[in-house]
Amino acid sequence: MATKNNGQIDPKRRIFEAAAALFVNKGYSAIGVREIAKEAGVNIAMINYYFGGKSGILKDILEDAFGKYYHAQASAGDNSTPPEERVRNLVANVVQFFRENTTEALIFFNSAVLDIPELKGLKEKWSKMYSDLMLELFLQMGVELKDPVHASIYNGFLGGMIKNHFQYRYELEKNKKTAEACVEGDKKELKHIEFDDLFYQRYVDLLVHQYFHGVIYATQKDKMKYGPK
Amino acid sequence: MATKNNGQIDPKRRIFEAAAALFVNKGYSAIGVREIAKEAGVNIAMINYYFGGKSGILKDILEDAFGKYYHAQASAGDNSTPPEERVRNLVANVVQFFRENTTEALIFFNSAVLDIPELKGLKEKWSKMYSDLMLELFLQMGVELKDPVHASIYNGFLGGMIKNHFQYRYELEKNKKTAEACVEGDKKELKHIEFDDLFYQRYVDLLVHQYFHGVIYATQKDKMKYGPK
DNA sequence: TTTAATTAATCAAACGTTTGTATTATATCA
DNA sequence: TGATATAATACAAACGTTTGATTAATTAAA
Repeated sequence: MATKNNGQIDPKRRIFEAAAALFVNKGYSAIGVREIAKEAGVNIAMINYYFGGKSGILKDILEDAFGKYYHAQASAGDNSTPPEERVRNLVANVVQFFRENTTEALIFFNSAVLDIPELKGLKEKWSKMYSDLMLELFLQMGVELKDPVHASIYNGFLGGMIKNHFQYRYELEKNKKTAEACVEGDKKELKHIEFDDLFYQRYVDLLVHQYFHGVIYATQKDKMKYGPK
Repeated sequence: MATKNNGQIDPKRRIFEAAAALFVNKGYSAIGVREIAKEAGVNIAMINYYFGGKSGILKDILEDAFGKYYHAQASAGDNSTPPEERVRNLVANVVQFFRENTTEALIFFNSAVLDIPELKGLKEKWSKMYSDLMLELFLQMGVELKDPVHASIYNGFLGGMIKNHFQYRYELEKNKKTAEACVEGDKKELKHIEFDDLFYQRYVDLLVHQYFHGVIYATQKDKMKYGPK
């Protein structure tokens, strides 16, 4: 499925993408099914037909996003990979994931902090999978993630930082788009940033240093001052 | 105002606090005025009477939160303060701000990523104030925040990390509360974390090292590899 | 000091609109 | 002809807001 039909991609895909674009901008609860249907160019009834309801779209978006996000982190290496190389793979993979799935990723991170009853079960499963992965990874760096202070800082640390950038970038490009829709005279203030491969090469480099070096340095200092374990 | 009256705090304050508690849990758009009024123990009409509408409550919450957040950062020192000391003050102040205003702070950070038309003007003002402050602060550390790569990483970096922890803590304590409401036999799995002064002393220490040391190290490495400016 | 006028606070009820979903009917294609 | 896909419409529930009446508190005039 999801292929062309009558010169258009299939309706299910159109609903998915229209909903994602709206959710990421205003949030799940602020968007109505009529708005989604209009944007996707389908009848309202199609949403319940394909997704079983409004929340079905969100579920699909989030399951897709988490699957990719988890894979990006799990495939960064294993215990036989040197820690610094593993961290570099990790950062590079997560950045890649965000570049390829910006909308879904932002929805995922922004929905994670909300209490949405229909998602309770899924969220618990994701949380478990994620913390198992992190525990194992940090152990290799010599960081005891079961220490509440370390856990409080490093749980979601990397993803949070990268998410921050892509949210910032999303906002930037949204404003640029609305500004371009105005009269041309107002364009002069718009500094154009090229978010290309070169940009992300430097970005990943900087982040790896900030992350890996910072973790090693900070946790060692902590051990020296407050004693081991 | 906001004092005791008939043994209860005044209705405006009750609405404010009830709304904040609901907003932080499910998000602004998912909460209705009836739910707020019920939780606050007032009549629905009181919301429009005191706040001019549902969005008026959110505005008040956010303006209050930003004011305190900005002050926490602006009062960390000036150009005559040694950088490392200034960073320590900054981290300590922001952590203090979050400890004293957890609910408002989380609402502020979570609402910042949403397009809420009524808030457009306010958000632009806040963004300007914040970036002026950061530009000046990073300059003292030798970091050129106008470089898009540096800006992409360090804009909202510190606040994002700390927000992450308090969101994590909020989630933890929410789940604990609901678990305690269950039968006693299920309590055994609940590891109790004391988020006291000692905890945050270590937390601030670790964050300062992660932050300050990481920034200096990463930006220097970046300059060496990709050249200055 | 009592009475009258004014303001502030609260309430139940209803406003018109929009919400997500369900039903039913009609095309489209095998 | 039977299954799949699309559409128009209906529906109860919930939405944010407004209304007009009522009470309590305050101020002004007598």
